[in-house]
Amino acid sequence: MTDRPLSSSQRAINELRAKIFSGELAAGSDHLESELADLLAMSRTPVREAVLTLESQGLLEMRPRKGVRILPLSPEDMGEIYDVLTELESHAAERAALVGYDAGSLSMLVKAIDDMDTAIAVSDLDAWAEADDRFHTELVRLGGNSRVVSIVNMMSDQVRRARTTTLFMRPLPTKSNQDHRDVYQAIRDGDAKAARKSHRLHRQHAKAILVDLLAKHRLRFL
Amino acid sequence: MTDRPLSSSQRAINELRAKIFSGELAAGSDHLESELADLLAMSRTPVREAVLTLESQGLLEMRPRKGVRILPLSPEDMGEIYDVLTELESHAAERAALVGYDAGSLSMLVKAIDDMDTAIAVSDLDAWAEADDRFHTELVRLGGNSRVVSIVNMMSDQVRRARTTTLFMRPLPTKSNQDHRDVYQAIRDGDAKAARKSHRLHRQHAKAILVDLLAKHRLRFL
DNA sequence: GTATTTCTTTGCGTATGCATTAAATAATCA
DNA sequence: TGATTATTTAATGCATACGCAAAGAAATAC
Repeated sequence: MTDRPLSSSQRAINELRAKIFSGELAAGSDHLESELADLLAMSRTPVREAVLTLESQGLLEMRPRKGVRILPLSPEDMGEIYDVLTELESHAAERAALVGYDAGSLSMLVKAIDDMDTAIAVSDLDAWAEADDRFHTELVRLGGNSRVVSIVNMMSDQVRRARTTTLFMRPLPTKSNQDHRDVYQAIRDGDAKAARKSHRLHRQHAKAILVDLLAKHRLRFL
Repeated sequence: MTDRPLSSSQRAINELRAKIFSGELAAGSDHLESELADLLAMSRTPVREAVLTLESQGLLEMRPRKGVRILPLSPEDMGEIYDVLTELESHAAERAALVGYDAGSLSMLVKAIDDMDTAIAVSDLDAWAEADDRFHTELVRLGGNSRVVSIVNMMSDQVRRARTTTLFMRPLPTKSNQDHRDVYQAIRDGDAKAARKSHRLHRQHAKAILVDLLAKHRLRFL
């Protein structure tokens, strides 16, 4: 009922994003504007607008006469992204701790942690990844800095496509949830220093694992 | 000679940015696409593309049928931006220290610091601001994370317009350059921990001064 | 056989026009 | 009079058209 028809440019953004994440538009591939327009059954205009937006979000690149290139991610890129996430999320954790949220306001965090436990128990990696996303998104939201929220969302997006690949290459992230609990408790206790530090370590650890994994499998691009 | 004619969209981006920074397009003001198109003597198409780009950079906002709104910055916005800058720049400082640059590679930092000294000596605030920009830009570049570079650039842009106002409201930033020297020395000495900490304090201090200033002058929007 | 020039193709940047739809205004009714 | 609905207005979203410039193909010269 509240369904606005949704503009073509918006649809183009959504659908292109989806196709990039699903791999239908593979990393490194080039596509002409007219090709994408045909694909989405619309004219070049809204496609161009969508492409411009997605370019500013780092998902693709416009190269005149070469086509729109879906940006591949090198291990170095992953490192960069994880470093940004580390800094901004741990800042958010610190801030969240300072706010002094009551238990109720932190229930989404608890829920996400519980869901991760459950997912790990039944070895459902997709469910785990989804809950993990939720935890990090909520953490950043609790931090209360809207710019941090949107930057982190952008960076997470970039990593998302790669995770589809890497998620199944590594053992169950059983240890990871202890980190999440630590962060949660520090926030609940209002211990900003600890929240910051815990989350920082958590992200640095995750980065190390990932970089290691990419090296081991000799993955140069995702 | 290497002057490519520069596309209209690119020109639109540059000129709109310039007009926003100069105040010709004032914060909080609304402008129709067609109005901007007339202003720049081009059609709506490239203007729309430019506006889309600038929107993604947080300088303005498209509100269908209300016009393009140049985003004003509240003190809370400034706080958010400074926090992001604090985190990412101090990360860059840490990384720069870890790289182990030789004195030659750090000469731009030294130059910027010297220029700030000179500017302060002759009370040239514009020159000081320009050199300060240079210092921070170079610092972040030395950090070696391209994403940090572009995010910091975006955030600095948002602050730039406000600085035109605030710069002249406060006393000469004589103390600030000692901070810069501390950061520089830590990087030169390869002391990552110190570099990070120094720069963090520097930015937090700057934020405090600014927020204070805005409160004192009861500036709700810039 | 290679290098250089000319020709052809084609993708993009921009302008333009039209349909849509949100806002503003007028009109109608309780 | 105040509220509600119809009407008008006009800015946007999108499609389309066109010219330019770049990449590639063909042709010519060497």
